[in-house]
Formats: sequence, C-alpha cells, structure tokens
Amino acid sequence: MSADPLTTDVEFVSTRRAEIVAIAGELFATRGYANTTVREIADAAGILSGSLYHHFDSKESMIEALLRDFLVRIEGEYLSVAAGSGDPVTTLRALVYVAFGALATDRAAVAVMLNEYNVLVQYPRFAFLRDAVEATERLWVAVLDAGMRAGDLRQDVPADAVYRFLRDAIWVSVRWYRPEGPQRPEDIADEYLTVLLGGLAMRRPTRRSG
Amino acid sequence: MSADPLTTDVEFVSTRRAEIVAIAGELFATRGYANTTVREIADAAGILSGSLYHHFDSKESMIEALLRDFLVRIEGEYLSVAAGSGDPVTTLRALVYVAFGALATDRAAVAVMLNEYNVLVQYPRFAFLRDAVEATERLWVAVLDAGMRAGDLRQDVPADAVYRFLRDAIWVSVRWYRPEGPQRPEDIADEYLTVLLGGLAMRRPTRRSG
DNA sequence: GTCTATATTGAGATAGAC
DNA sequence: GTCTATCTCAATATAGAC
Repeated sequence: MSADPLTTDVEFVSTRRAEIVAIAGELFATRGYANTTVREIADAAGILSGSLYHHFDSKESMIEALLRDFLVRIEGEYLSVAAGSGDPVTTLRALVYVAFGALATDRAAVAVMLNEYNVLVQYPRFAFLRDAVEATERLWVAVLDAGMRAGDLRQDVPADAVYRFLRDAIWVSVRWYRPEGPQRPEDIADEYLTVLLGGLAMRRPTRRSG
Repeated sequence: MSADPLTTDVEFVSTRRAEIVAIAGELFATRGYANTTVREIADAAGILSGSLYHHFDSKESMIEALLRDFLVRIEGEYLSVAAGSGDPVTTLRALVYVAFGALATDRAAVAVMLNEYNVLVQYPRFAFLRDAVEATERLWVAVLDAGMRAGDLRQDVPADAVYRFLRDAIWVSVRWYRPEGPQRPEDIADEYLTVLLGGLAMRRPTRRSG
C-alpha cells in the first residue's frame, strides 16, 4: 500500500503463491493433474480448499503458472547456451547438460510437461505450450544442422528425427530419475552423450544382405 | 450354454467387448484416462452409458483389459525374438523392430501405457503392469549384456542405463508417430538403430581437457 | 490470508423394463 | 444387449465472516 516503489511487497506476495505452485506441482507430477483435487493441494499447503482461491482463480491457473514459469526459464538457458561461441558439438553437449539439469531443479514441472502436454495443448489456453516446444525444437535442430554441415555429425538421419529421439530420451528420464540416488544429472548426461555421440556398436553395424 | 465345447460362443461374445476396449483405448490415448467419461465411451460405441456395464463392471476394467491384452501379446513377441538363435546385435535389432512395430498395431495401448503407467502402478490392481515392465527389462538387458560380453557392444555404459534410454526413446515416439504419415514403423526403427548403433559423431567425441 | 458453509455440476455406477 | 431413469458421491468453485 506504500507509494514508495522500493517498499512494494510484490515479491513477498508472490512467495506464497510460488510455494503453492510448487506444492501443487509435486502432486500433479505424482498423481497426475486430473487425479489431484484442490483439497489435496490445500491439505499439502496446510490451508483449506476455499483459501486456495484467494491466490488462484482455478486449478487450471496453478498448472499454467507452473509450466509458464518453467518454460520461460529453460528457454532462457537454451538461448544463452546457443548464443555461446562453441562449435556445434560443444553446444549440443551443453544443451544436453541443461536439459538433464532440469531433472534436478524442476523435476515436477518436467514430469507435468511430459505427462500432461498432449492433453493440455488441445485447449486454447495452453497454446503457449506448443509455441515453447516448437521454439525449442527449432533451436536444437539448428545446432544439429550446423554440426552436420560442419561434418561433425552424421548426415544420413534427418536432424529433426535425431532431435525427437534425444529429446524424448532426455525428458522421459524424469520417470526413473531419483534426486536422492547416486547419479547426478551430469552423470546421466555423460552416459547419454557417450551412447548418443559414440554409438553403441563396437564395429560398423552389419546391414542385412550387403 | 451348450455342453459341446466346440460350440461355445466365447469368442463371439468377446468380440463386442474387444470392440469397446478398442474404442475406449482410442479415447484414453487422446484425452487421457481420467478425462475420458464413460458417457463419451458409450457415445463412441453407439450405445448409452448404462449399457457399458453389461460388458464391464467399471471403467477401470476397460483400461485393465486394454493393457493386459497388449502386454501379453508384446511379451510373447519379445520372447519369440529372444529365443531366436541370432547374435546379440541381430536380436537387439529385432527387438527394436518389434517395439516400433507396436506403434502401428497397438498405438492406443502404447500411448495409454506411456501416459498412465506411473499413476496406475500405484494401485494394487495394476501391479501386473510393473511385473510386465520388469520382465521386459530383464529380457532386453540380458540381450545387451550378451552383446557387451561378446565385444559387439560398448561396455563403458551399464546395460540397464542403455536400456532405459532406448526404451524411452522408442515408446515416447508414439507421441509424434502418425500412422497415416510417410514413415512406416520400420523406417523409424532403421533411423533409430542407425543413430543408436553407429553414433551421431563422425569422429570420436572430444573429451574436455583431454 | 484463511475459515465456514454451501452451491453446483458432472462423474461412475445401478435397477429393472424391453 | 441395450435403454430408461436415477442414485450417490466427489469435485470445483463461491460468498461472506473473521
């Protein structure tokens, strides 16, 4: 209520909101969005269900806040990596690190994105999900294309096909990744990059009938 | 009701049931299980919602039938491939073909398995899902292990880590695979095997700080 | 910012006629 | 095997007091 902009409590207000988003996100991630009730969210937050509507006008607004915030942040990370001056393979490695890193920092949002994307994107309200996914795809595919043109990456599989395979393998790992486990996200990224870049075969794979 | 086993109409009875399972499966795959109402299923089947309960005692029974049937069939395919006498790499290639082949023959079941597994497996009724997933993992990992011991596959990444990466990349492709598109499942399998076995890099990947 | 109390809707499921 | 009719419950959301 102060007229002094330096003392506005916008951040403080949004803290409680952010807490609730995080709590709801955990529930959405484990039980699924449709199976999570606003009462469960309120219970987990230590308040009653009606009180949630002081912070959000609907359950949809909670998942929207969760995903918008996550997508803005990871898009920023991708952009800053892509703006770096490394060669394409170095940039690709850095992108993979960022993606696996999100497993630790944004586990719930990644899981929700993975599990609910296909359903949510059918509604106009969540069209921003498709925009974010397509922008990210363009960025990664450009890096893969650059690597192919430079002769660093194989050219006999289309860049967008490669991208889909690696994107899927990375994001779905949120299903089995355990933050308390022995492997850090970087360890998983290293294992994945080893297989992705070096290939699984020790010799050129045998093609059928010459 | 005939006493003659040759004239039992078990198959005929189950035809209508199987039709409804397929219809429900399509809806579960596109809208999500929790978001699909029994009224929508009945509409799509051309009957009223109450009539569904002549065939199933609950909505859960429908998704259970869908997944049990699918898992039994694909497990059978995996087993017959693994029982073959090929070398490990040939067997691995065949397994990948079977998995991608399910995209065409069992698209809905694959999508439902992918989207609902984590939630369903939390209920005792759906413990069979975990059993099936674990049995499949053992089978694939055994093939990968055999390939590593034979010196055909790289040994510096654990077989179970490799398995998770490739399983995820294969199944999640159900999200973007379009049966009416130009690519057959075998084409996608070939692209994936090329990258998986041969690797994306044209030279040995540079390790940081030599 | 939270609570009490409740409106309202839509879901899964049932019983019995045809 | 399907329809008519309806039960029952749980879910999202609201209104106003504190």
